[in-house]
Amino acid sequence: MELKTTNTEQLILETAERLFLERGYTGVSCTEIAKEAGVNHALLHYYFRTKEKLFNQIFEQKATQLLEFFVEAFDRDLPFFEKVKIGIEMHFDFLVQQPELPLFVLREVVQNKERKDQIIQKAFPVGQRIYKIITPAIEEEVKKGVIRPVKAIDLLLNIASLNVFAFVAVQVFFDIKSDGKSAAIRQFLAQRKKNNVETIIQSLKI
Amino acid sequence: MELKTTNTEQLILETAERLFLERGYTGVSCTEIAKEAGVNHALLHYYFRTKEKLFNQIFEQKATQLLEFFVEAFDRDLPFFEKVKIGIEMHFDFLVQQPELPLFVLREVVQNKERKDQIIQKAFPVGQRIYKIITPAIEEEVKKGVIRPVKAIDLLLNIASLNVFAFVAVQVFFDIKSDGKSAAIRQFLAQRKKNNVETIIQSLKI
DNA sequence: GTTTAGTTTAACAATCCTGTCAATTTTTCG
DNA sequence: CGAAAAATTGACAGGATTGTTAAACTAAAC
Repeated sequence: MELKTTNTEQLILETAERLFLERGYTGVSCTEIAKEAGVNHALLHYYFRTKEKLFNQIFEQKATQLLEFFVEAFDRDLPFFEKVKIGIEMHFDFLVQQPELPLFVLREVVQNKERKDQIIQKAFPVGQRIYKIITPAIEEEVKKGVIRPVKAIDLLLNIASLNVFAFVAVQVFFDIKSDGKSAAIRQFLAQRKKNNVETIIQSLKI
Repeated sequence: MELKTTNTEQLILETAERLFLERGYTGVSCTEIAKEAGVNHALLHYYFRTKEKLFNQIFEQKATQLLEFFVEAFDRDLPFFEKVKIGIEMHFDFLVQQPELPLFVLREVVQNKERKDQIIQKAFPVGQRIYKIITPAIEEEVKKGVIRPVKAIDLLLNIASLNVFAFVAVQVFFDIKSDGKSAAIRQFLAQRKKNNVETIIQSLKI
């Protein structure tokens, strides 16, 4: 049992992932994936049967990552403001690793009803978990008079809005492909990260 | 010179707009647009020459709308907090009329380098105009000690983030096509609008 | 009523798309 | 080694795609 350094199936998967994240399902053809990966395009069907199945495998994984991580970020036993601060920062840092991810998922969800249903089904339990973490924490702080009353869903959407939009803006204003990790991008993101924490914390204070 | 109630060119344009907004450039074929509009697909090429030209006409208009309106919303001679409140609300209400617009523009900008350059070129003067409106207003309030010091770009991005993401969320969580103006959607949006104003105002206070 | 300009149509190219399959090469393993 | 299994290939089918064009239709203008 040798460990192949070049596993064809994996190679196709990685190439497809890169192209799909960049241009979406309808923006990429099977032929192009095969060409880019340097393999015969029949192989793509040999391993994944259809373009749809290949795409779904990638989409499923990415959508799950995106949702799961949002819970993970806030699932820590910390003082309230710390929990919020660390949560925002963790979520932000996660997106730094995968800047195209949010727009990729959103694009496909809006374009395709089945995928929308798929993600809503997944989002529901995730939403409940995070709700159960955040709601009592908010209530407690409100009772203590430390923060103004705020709905959990509003707070979470605010955080998601600010963090996600930072990466959408990066993709619009910078050439993320060539610039990659340029100083300008890093500086912009650092500023947004700091701003997002401050904005959310400030907005909670009475 | 009679005013035709059914102008074919206009009909194609409107149909194309609806489909492109929904599924993007690569998600719609010329044949489909023609079929949906109930005209021969050659007409589409007769009037617009190519799919690209037809699309660009729509994209250009939509992208301009999206940017211009953001300035308009804040270009009012009002007390600072009023200016911010009214600006957020106007921008939000504009998006209510065209909920698919932000994701449409973002999708195409990310997928296509030329369109990205196109929008950046357009965004630059718009950005400058709005910058000149907001920056002195902020400085004045900071000097008065009414708000904490904040960068104009941060404030504007915060507003855009919260407002735009509300409509992205709507598209993910609701079936905007069939539900249209359902009570659930209206309620969700009303809550987000209120939240966005509050969040921004609160985050500015010292 | 014939010309003229603007519309509309059907048919056609050329290309690209997804997916299949039988034949061939490579790998695995008894 | 040699048979069985797995991986890879090229050719091809059946459609769909964008785009062109010549001919037919329509309605206004002279």
